Amino acid sequence: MSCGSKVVVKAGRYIYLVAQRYFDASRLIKINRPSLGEDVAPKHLEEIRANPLFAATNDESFATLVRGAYVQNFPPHTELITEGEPADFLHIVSTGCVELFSNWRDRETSMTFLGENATFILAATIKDRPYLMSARTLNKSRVIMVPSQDIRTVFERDSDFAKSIVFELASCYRASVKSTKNIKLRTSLERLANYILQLRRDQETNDQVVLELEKRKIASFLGMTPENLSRAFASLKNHGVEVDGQTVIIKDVVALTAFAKPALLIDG
Amino acid sequence: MSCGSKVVVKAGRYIYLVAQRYFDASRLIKINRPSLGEDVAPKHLEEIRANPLFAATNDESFATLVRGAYVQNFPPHTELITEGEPADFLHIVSTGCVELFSNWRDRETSMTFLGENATFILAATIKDRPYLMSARTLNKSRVIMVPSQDIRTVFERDSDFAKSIVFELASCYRASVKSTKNIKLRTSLERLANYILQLRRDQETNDQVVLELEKRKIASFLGMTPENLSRAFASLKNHGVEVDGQTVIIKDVVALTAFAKPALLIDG
DNA sequence: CGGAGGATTGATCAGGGTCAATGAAGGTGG
DNA sequence: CCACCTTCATTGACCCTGATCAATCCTCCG
Repeated sequence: MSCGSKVVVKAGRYIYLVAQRYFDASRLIKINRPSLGEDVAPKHLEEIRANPLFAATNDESFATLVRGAYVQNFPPHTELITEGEPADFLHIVSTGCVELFSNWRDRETSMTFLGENATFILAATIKDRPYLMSARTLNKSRVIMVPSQDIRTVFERDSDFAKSIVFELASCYRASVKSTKNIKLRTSLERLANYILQLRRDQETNDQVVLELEKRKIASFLGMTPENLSRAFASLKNHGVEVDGQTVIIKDVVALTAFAKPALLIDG
Repeated sequence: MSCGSKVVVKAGRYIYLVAQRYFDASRLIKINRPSLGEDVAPKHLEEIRANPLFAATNDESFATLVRGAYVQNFPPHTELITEGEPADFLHIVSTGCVELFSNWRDRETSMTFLGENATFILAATIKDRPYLMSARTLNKSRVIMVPSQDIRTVFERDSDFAKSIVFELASCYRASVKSTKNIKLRTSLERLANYILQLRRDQETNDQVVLELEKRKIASFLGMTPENLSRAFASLKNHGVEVDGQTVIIKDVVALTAFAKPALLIDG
């Protein structure tokens, strides 16, 4: 939900870049390609190894997985994948922040935001079906890409890896169900109130939280327009919330919680 | 989505029963409990074996899975599980139709409808976490229950079963994502139009489909009130649709499709 | 300094919810 | 066998949430 666990202080206000597709082969870093020099590869290997998804795999499986893998840095606002394309690679966010979103006709909606160590497109990889969502970077991000075929191969012969995969997939599914419940059972004002409480929990703060995303992204994620989000923030004054730019001051946690009525089975 | 692939013609119009929890031990049939006589167990075993989830498992794994499993018949409108409870059993719909739904405060929404061979609560079983959704029967239904612990045990030592599980889970996840997209990107009228087209596809009919569910269930599933559903049906007259009770007559598929604009990545 | 994009605010409108009344269909009990 | 009851479906009147359109302001950046 939140984009990384740390509060990101940006240099400018936001970063404005035209979305672009990546196809610059020179920026691709094949993990164990010798020509890149010995120092690059081990660093990346360690980085990938540290990801929870690979923590339990044995060395042989890990070797198979990274044999065809890539690590790549992307600038902000770069479209990584487009819904409907074949799922050739499992993607893992190494650093940075990635938005998953979807389009239909001329409409677009934010589905979720991914921070460090999050995987995406796992289900498409498993089923060998097209992506259901598109992905773009929000910040400068480093992304690991593992060929889908290698995922499927190792899955069959390494039950620890299989366990990691199925656990990750179950988590994604549950997150999606929670999201659906959130949208169908709550009004936009209630969603916003709970969103603020969630940020408060994630940021481990008491009386103030920082909105790390553009408000329009938050609005889209919560299923409302930017205008409506502005007005919703204003309405929350009645429930102990005040907003100053990117900062939300919670003046009365009890009142906000009483209004939001957070539920473990939606927000947990 | 649709409740079984066949069109179910009901004797009465609907079945009205007060929802009840099951705890009548005498109705539980332990699969290979000898005291029940030899003829029951093999029948059930065969039935379970036929389920796609177990089709690829070897005999030893299968034996482990059914050792602690139950098969039980439930009357209509029986609440099988309640959200928040611990996930002790994986449930599989053998025959009949089960609704998954959720509550928050005094509101309730239908999440999905399950027909034959569908599993539910798989993710909770895997993660050993509480159910996110409640389940109730809509028709008279037979449900297979496999202890969660056995699922996890067999998962680790039978990679074919693991593959079935992960495939099923990926399917559920993708269905949930599609559902979220449907709700966030479409108006209620558009959702209804696409729902009708989906029924048409499932029922393999040309110019008329049967609504197998109560309209209020359909309304809740589509995220609208029963009143609004009535009016939505009326509005669809402008797009070549007419309704007569449980029957929907599609007078102009081209017009309906043009309005609904079905998308593979939502409805496929 | 000017341009671009986001945030906010106001005015207006439409989609959809709520409340209430009526109708239709099936089950129930006398 | 028929009157009645229950529940869902439909329709009308009304209201509220949230979307749309437009204008303004702000910040950042070239």
